[in-house]
Amino acid sequence: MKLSEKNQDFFQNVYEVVRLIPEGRVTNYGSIGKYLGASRSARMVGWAMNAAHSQHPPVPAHRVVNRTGVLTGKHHFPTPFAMQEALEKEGIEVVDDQIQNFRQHFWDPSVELTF
DNA sequence: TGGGTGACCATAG
DNA sequence: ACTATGGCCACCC
Repeated sequence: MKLSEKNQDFFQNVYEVVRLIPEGRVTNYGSIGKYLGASRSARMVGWAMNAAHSQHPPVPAHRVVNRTGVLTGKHHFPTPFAMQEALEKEGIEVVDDQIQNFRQHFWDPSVELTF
């Protein structure tokens, strides 16, 4: 009934894409935004992720980092190292909030989800 | 009503 | 190679 409904749809879309990220893989905000539509800037994705913790079912937000492979969103997790621990648990090496071999683990929805 | 901010990215100097 | 700036659009005060 409102514009916010469309926005909510966009938010849900973001969460859905994030849930599609395979274990041991990561992606960045820009790629998600690009996959959903170039008109959506990466900031919107980040803003959507801001509420990811209260979504049902939960969103694997730890698999989303910025384009340089830095865990920019770790401060938004319940505990400071929750994000890093979750990534390491999936076999991703993280040193000083930086994902090692980022390119190797990178997962681009607009490429992997080609249709 | 308007302006500042944000889990960002791309381009230019 | 690094730094600075603009752009993107929704949200909050």
